[in-house]
This record gives sequence, structure tokens and C-alpha cells, in this order.
Amino acid sequence: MKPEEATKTITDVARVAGVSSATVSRYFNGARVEKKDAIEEAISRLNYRPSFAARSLKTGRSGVIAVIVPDIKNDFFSAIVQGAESVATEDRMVLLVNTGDSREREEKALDQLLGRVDGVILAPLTEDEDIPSRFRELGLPLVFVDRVTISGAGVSSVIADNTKGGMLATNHILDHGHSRIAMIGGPLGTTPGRYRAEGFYEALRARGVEPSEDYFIESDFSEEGGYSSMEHLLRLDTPPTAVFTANNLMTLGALRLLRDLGVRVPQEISIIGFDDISTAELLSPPLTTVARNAFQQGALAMNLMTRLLDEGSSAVVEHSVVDVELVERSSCGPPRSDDSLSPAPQLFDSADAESNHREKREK
Amino acid sequence: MKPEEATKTITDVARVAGVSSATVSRYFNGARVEKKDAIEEAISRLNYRPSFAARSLKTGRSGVIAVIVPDIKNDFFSAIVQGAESVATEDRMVLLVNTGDSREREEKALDQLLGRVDGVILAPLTEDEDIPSRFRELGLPLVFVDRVTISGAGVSSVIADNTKGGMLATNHILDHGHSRIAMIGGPLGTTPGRYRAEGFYEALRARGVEPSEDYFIESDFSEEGGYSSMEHLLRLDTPPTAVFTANNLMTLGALRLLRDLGVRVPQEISIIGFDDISTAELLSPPLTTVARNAFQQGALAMNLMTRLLDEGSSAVVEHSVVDVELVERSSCGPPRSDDSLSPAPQLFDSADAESNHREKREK
DNA sequence: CGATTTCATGAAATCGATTACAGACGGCCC
DNA sequence: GGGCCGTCTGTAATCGATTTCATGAAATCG
Repeated sequence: MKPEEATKTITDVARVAGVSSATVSRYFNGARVEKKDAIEEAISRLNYRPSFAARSLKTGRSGVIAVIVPDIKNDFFSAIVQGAESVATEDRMVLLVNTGDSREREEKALDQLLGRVDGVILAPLTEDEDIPSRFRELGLPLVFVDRVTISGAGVSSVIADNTKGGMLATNHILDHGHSRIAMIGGPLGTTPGRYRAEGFYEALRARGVEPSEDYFIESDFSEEGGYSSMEHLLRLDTPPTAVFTANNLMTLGALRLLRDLGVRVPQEISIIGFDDISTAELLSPPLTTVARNAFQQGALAMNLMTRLLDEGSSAVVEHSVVDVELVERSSCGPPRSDDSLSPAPQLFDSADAESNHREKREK
Repeated sequence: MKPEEATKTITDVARVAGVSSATVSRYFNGARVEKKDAIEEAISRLNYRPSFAARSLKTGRSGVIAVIVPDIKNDFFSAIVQGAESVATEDRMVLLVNTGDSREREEKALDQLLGRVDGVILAPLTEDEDIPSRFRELGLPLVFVDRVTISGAGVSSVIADNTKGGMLATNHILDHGHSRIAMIGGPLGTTPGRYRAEGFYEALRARGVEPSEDYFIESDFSEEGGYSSMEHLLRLDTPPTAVFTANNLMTLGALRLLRDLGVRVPQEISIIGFDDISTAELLSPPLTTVARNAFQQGALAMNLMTRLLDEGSSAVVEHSVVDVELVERSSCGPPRSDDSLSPAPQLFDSADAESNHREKREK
């Protein structure tokens, strides 16, 4: 009752079909074969599955492309992944690795992956030259998403039009009549951090608004960062009347602080974010953001990878840029008309607000 | 200038270190070795990396565990993944596959994975016996998350306490004084769909509330399903005053409809969801839900897998259940006091609401 | 001190596929 | 009919690691 105990090999198939193993192999690789029917019959009768390991040992290819992202819970990255999957060719599978924003785990993943995948699409945590050079040494195709290395050259990448996005956001606020505009930015050492800030300053200058040093905070793209940065801004002697938060997580953090403090948006402060959030329209208030097509960004990355793989990895180095657009909902309004622009002191001093606030942080 | 052109093999290392390849292999597998230093030196000098394919061909193990989920954008599934990753042992890596809610892609993924991974943690789309039996044939460890097969036996699984969750939600609404309570449920053919509905009915009966047939809709766990089901409920002659939506996506869909129609929550209708949403507290209104610890659920699944792998796959068949709890925010209130319980006709008849509505659907 | 056990080692077989090579066969052309 | 070409085939080498087995050296024991 246990005739198919052991796993079947290509040789078993060959024997049953009355051909040599070479012929079966050729059948699998699409060559025309005389006893096609007999082979197919044997395969299904034995329930044979080719050994991935053996094939990959011999050919040197694995048919797997890794997509490495820092945080799969972030809508942006999951959209990237879906985009990449959507255009992956039939014969290649997508392996998704989540590094949980940890440099160490990114390192480990890279280490384990090198040698078992044919290419890597990476949304890197840092932008040092280390990673690209390792890939070059191994001749392994690499495509960066969302970030490029300092030198920029050498590695293909797909990024968003960050500068334009920063300008779009800033102009939108300016259009509402604000002049005291702050930005909670990402690390300036990163591509999106740098260029979004650049767009911000550029838009300000173009309208003749003098940027204040107090009104730019270099944060870290995290929800906690957005929370504390917003708190910092509100504590200023002259707090801003509008804030541009440079990614979705920081936007959420900022909104959370405002909610904890009971500051109404957009009546008391206007908020515009970068990168959409799936629940943006259901938030209170529905959030105005600069959105990009992250799905498309992932798809472009995979297309680039496919070409790298099919045309030889020495092929192209190419940088794609996906467009950004303003999606206007209702978190931006005119600046407060009354001139009590600093927050009511009780916002910070009342035991109620404080405890509410603390409670949130400790969660 | 190209001394390390070709990839190095274990034999190269052996030669440089002055030992045999067998010894180097033993070194890698933790055996005590005389010339340890020389080997390590050779490895780093040659920049050697073991061939994954060769090793896996010989040992029959790959050191990879696949986690297959239907929709990585769903907070619930990404939490599962993170939980699983958090307890994965050092020497095993987690491969994440997203099937995009497509039965076909699930099939394909399974097909490609069988033979190249050591075990699969699966959040299945359907609950037929087909999948478990295929795994059994191959002797490949399988752990189900969130769903169990009809027969239930035979496959280890980690599910939530769905019945309790359904009761918790229903009781919470009852406590607010509602009696016209509806449920937008998931497919009754699935574990979570079935048991959450069971909890709903049980709680109703326990309080002596007669369940109305009109007040249960079997939907599909999707946002669109939640949207149209809520619409259906509002069109009833006597619409419910409170609705329990059986998963996060349907909750979002329902909220979206209410927002499109301008129905205020909880003043005009109370909503309670199942499964948390990362932005739940920022929604308008902050959403009351029955939450479970999805992270822990993923962790339990991986622990089960680890044991299956380490103690022989013929080991245990075990079913874990994670607890659920009510997290109360503010989407539930008392039923409308005025007795105009059917929706104001203009909600449906005014061109404004209609067009608003249509616009959303077509997006 | 001789006998026995322990231990690290190298040679060689092995995992299951792919593929270079050469042979067999049939068809086609002149 | 002979030569040539194209197609399909089987044999055997090969990919890079692991692992069995035998061996010699060292350690242990009575």
C-alpha cells in the first residue's frame, strides 16, 4: 500500500516512459520529443515533480526574484510588492522578504539570499555603497526602489518624483493662504527625505516665503517620529498653521498627536501628507495627500529586473521616475483667522490632555 | 585583475586551507576541526559562499518556510507574517507569498513551492480537503492559519476564538440598548465566517432577541462586499440600528458607504467590527472592534511549524486558539431615540447622494 | 605496556537534474 | 543511389555540496 514512498526522479519517469532521462529533461525544457504522450503519462502516473535543487545546481539559476522591503505593514511597500508580482513572468516567482526596519535583518536576508535568487529588488534602509558593490561582485542583478545610492550611478532604480511632490504639497498649502508652513521631513541622508525637502524649500522660495529654520524638522519616517515632531512644532512660540508630513507613517503619527490633544484639523491646523493611506478618506478629517502610484513603481522595478535577467545583467542601468499627484480631500483649509496662533496653554498644561497623551505613547 | 572571476566552491576552500573538501563541509556543519583557523581564513580570503542548491540537493532540506497569505495589504495578514517571522529560528528563513485572493495564484504558488520549502504556513482561500491531502502525500509539514478544513482533523492550525468574538461584539451592541441588530458576515463555508455568525446568533438568543432573517447577510470578507451589504441593510423597510461587520475589510466598506451617504456613526447607526485596523483610532468615528492578537497567531503558527520540523513531521496535530477582546472606541452608541428609523428617503433619492455613491463605486 | 576506544581525516559515492557529444534515422537533392 | 542535412535520441560527464567508510593517530584503560 506504499508504492510511492520515495520521491520520484527523472530517471524513474524515463524508465516508465521507455526513454532516457535526457529525453525527459528535454521534454521539460520545451524540446520536441517523440514519445511526448508516454512521458506525460509517466509523469502523472508517478506524480513526479522535478527537483528544484538539482535543476538549480546544474543551471545556476533559481527562477526566484527577491523583493526586500523594510515594512510590509506600510501600505506603500505592500503596493510595491503587488505591483512587482503583477508583472512577474510565469516562470519566475517572487519571494518577499520583510526586514522589519532592521538593518541587521536586512543584512541577514541579503546574506541568505545571495546565491539562491536570480535577482533582488530592494527598498534599502540605508544608501551606502556597500550593497551595490557586493551585488556587482557577484554579478547579481539589483534594482533599487524608492532610494538610490549616494553616487546614484551603477544601479538601476525606480523612484518617485519627490521634488515635484514636495512642491505640490507646499503649493497646495500656500494656495490656501498659509505662510507659516512647517515640514516634518524624513532623514536628509535618504533620497525621498532629501528631495521632498528640496521641493518644499523650492516652492516656498518661488512664492517669496522666507523659510524658517524652526519650521523644518528632520525626522525618521516613523509614526513615532511624526508624533513627537508634531508635538515639537506645537510647542513653538509661534507654531505653524500648516504642516507637510513627508510620508504616510509620519502623517499618521502627527494626526494621532493632534487627536490626543484635541486639535481640530483643518480648522486649527492644516495637514498634508505624502503617500496615500488606504483609509485616507475615512480618516477624520479625510486626508489630503500627495500620492504616487506605488503599484506602478513596483511593476516598473520588476520590468527592469526582467530585462536585466533576459538581456544579460551587464545590460542597462536605468532610472525610472513615477509621477506624483495631489489628491485633495479635506485636511487643508485656510489658516486660523483669529490671531491666537499659539496653542491654548491648557493643551499642554491640563492634566487631562497630558494624561491622555501619555496613555497613548505607552500603548 | 580578475582573480575571483568564477564562484568559489568548497573544493577551492579546501585546497587553499590545505584540507579536504569533506573537512570544510564538516566545519560548516559544526563538527570540531583541527585546522579551523586555516579554513576560516581561506573562506574569507576567497569570499566563499556555500551553494544553496548543492546543499539542498544533497540533504533534501532547504531551510525555508513559506508563509502564504491571500492579501498582504490586509493588516491582519501582515501581522500574521510579522508574528511568524519573529519566532523563526536563525537557520530558517521565511518566504512570504502573496496570492492576491486568487485561487489560481494560490494553486500556482503551492505548485512551485512544493519541493523547494521545508514547510508551509497557509492562510487558505478555501477549505477543501484537497490541499491537506497533497501535503500529506509529500510528507510536507503544513500549518493552517485562521481556517481549518471541513474535517478539521489532520492538519495543525491556529485560529482565533471566533465564536467568542461574535458574542463579544453582539453583546456590546446589546448593552447599548439595541435590539435591531444586523450582521454582515463572511462566507458560512469558512471557519471565521461560520463561527462569528454562530457567536452572533448565540448572543442574541441568550438575551432573548429574536434574530431576523433580514438582518444577516452572508458576504465575502471584501471591502466591496461590506459596501454593498450595508447598502442593502439601509434599504430595508426597517433598517437595523446597529451592525456587526465580521472582518476589517467589510467594516471599511460599510463605513465607506455610510460616509458616502452621510449617515452619522454612531448617532444614526452603530458599527462594530471584527479585527483591528491600524488606523482604527483615527477613523471618523474611532472604530470599536473585536480584536485578536494576529501577531501572536502568526508566532504560534511558526512555533508549531518548528516543532513539526524538529520532531518529525509525523509528530503532533494541534489546534491553537488565540483569544479575542473588545476594544471599545466610539462607533457604538445608543439606538436612535427618534422613531424615524427608516432612512430619510432623500438619502437614496436625491441626485446628490446617488451620484456621490456611484462615483465611489466606479473608482 | 598492549589492547581498545575515540577522533579527525581524505577518498569516493551520491543527490537529481542538465547538456555536450556522438550516433541513428529519415528525407531531400542532384 | 550517394551524400548531406536536420531531428531526435542515449551515454556519460557535470554542477557543489554531504556523507559513508576506512585509516591512522592519539587517548584511555586494565
